[in-house]
Amino acid sequence: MPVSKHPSRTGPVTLASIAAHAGVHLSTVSRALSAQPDGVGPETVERIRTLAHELGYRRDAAAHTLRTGRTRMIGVLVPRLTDVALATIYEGIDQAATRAGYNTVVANTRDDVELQRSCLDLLLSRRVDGLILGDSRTGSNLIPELQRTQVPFVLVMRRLPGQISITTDDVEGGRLAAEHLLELGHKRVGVVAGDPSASTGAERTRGFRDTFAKAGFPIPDEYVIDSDFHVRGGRRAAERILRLPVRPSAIFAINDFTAIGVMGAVRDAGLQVGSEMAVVGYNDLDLAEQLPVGLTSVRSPLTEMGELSVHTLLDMLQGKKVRSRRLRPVLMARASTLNSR
Amino acid sequence: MPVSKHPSRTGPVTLASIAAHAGVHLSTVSRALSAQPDGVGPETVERIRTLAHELGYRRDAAAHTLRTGRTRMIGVLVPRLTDVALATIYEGIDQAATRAGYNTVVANTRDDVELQRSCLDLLLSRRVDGLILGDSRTGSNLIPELQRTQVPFVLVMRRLPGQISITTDDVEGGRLAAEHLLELGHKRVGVVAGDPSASTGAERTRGFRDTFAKAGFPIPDEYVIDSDFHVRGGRRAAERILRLPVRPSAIFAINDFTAIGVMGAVRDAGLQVGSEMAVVGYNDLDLAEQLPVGLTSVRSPLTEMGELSVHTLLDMLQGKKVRSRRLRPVLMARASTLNSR
DNA sequence: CCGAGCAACCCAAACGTTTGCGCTTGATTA
DNA sequence: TAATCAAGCGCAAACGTTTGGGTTGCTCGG
Repeated sequence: MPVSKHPSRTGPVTLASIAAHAGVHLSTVSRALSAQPDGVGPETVERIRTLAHELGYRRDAAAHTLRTGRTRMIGVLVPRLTDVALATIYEGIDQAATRAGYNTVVANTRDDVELQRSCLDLLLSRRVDGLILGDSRTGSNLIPELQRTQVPFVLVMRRLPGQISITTDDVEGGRLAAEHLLELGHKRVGVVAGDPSASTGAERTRGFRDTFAKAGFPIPDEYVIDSDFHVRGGRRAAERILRLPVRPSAIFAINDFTAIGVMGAVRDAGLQVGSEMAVVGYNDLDLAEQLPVGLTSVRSPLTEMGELSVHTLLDMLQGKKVRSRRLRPVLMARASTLNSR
Repeated sequence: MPVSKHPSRTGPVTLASIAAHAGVHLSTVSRALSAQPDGVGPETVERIRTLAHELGYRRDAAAHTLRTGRTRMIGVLVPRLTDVALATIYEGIDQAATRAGYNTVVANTRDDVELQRSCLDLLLSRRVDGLILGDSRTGSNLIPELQRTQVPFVLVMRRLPGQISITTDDVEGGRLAAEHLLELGHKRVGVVAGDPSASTGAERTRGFRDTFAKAGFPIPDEYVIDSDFHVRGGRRAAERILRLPVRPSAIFAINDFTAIGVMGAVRDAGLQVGSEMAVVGYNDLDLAEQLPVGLTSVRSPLTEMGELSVHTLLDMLQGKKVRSRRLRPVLMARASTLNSR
């Protein structure tokens, strides 16, 4: 058990105070405590290390950073952590980072440009070694600004042309959802399209619409409703779709949360999810399978994306050449589309 | 290893480089850029500030912390951010902290003691000004260690005797759920009890069982299954309950995610959620209301808890006297218990 | 006209680390 | 036996900031 000897008497325990206790120079302590203790006798190293442990020494991160210029921290920007998809990605990021001896600091930007800027400023002034951006949007001028700082970064979840990114193939995902519904005989469908400034929303929707169009059933614009990525946004969009003069027989939602909102709207319209209105989600969160009506969803490897983004970033930090990755999505068919049609 | 070789022409912009540009002393720049620029002429302040902005100056957090000993950072420990309840609390924390000029850094500890310790170590070596702990458990020896560091902290979501905490009244919440089911005529019920080392799990379960016992229908131990707080854990626990010789007519789940797992198990057992098996959740997440069968749930004010924990911590930092808070939960009755019984 | 008072600014010492360099030892080698 | 050498350690200079205490000038009341 590590127990500090004089908790209140002695101030914070630093290299200097350890050195005093051990009767050696402060710099010797520093070396002894470093990963490769070169130029210090083995028994001295051992003595100093146990002493440091007993005194409850913790290296001061601020001083370390100030001296070395490196923080072993990577900054992460996400729209919202209450979105389980992003939280899962972040979990993958944090895991991989921890394993590599890095720590992460995350910030919610809520798809708000002002917040993005201030969060970015914060992370940069905290001198993160690199950044992982989960909230990139088309038409933002933050990326060029960021490039000027020379701090390496990778995008995750959402793409931007010309930037290194780790995503799933969202066009393909949209296509999978569309083909599934076409096979089941759906001809008129609605889309809860998410935010068109996010590549996820834009590409999933595009893949979906293109496939229906190619099959001879182009989807009219009024059947495609933009939304955010949350339950309530999904609900609102679905309500609009359900009020259309000719009701569709299926709705494709941009992610599982909006799909749940869609389910609620369908239910309150007096329709049975699955048999009377097919619903398809995206991401295949854990809960999709367990819903009272199992949700058909396009599975994307979220944790893996997170981990991969970290590995890519670390490679960049080492000056290696890196490339973007687009992982393959898979459709998981369940009761929300398969029930007795 | 190559050392301190700066790739860009212009080095990092510091107080010194601004001072050189402005033709004043570095300390004058520091004062001009501080919140209350005392002892610097108004026009000098203006000149320096615009210059700093033009050069893209960002105060170095490490140096600032090293000098002042304060970081304006608060550390947050949660079990998992993929648990929407915790993510929502964290969102409240981050909001309130940002408004107060503080930043947060969060870490997932997964209810793992080793991880808790290492995350705590990390946050302390980053010199956070204070801590908010969302993952406290009975029987852990981390709290006494933490107290020795003199870093102030508050618990959120889960309580521990003798510690400042911001929670909802979980015993009361359990009671609300029980009374609701009793009123509907349920006599034999199952409980997915969560983790008994977390006060949430223990107290919600206790409030629920006590109420049933008082009503004359004590719940046998084999109808109470411990679990984690996630979808799969809920599903597994429910499967065990459904295999009991005498099947209950209702299941109380420790939170909404486990409740969804319960719903999946009930569905796959060939039963209708609501009419054939009542299900009650806890937290009333956004999605509870929108599920194909609306989930009856005990609402707890998550965002508010997060904000309150920050306010409490900031009061502690100012040396004020603070007290624990237990917010009141409210039952939201929906189809998962109300459907035609 | 002279010192007091004051505004505006400069100086330098910290904060806790890391790290190149130089100084002792004692042992090895020519 | 003396020159060489490496191991083991001490010394001191940074890193960028804040801040208590000078040091200038200047104004102004007596």
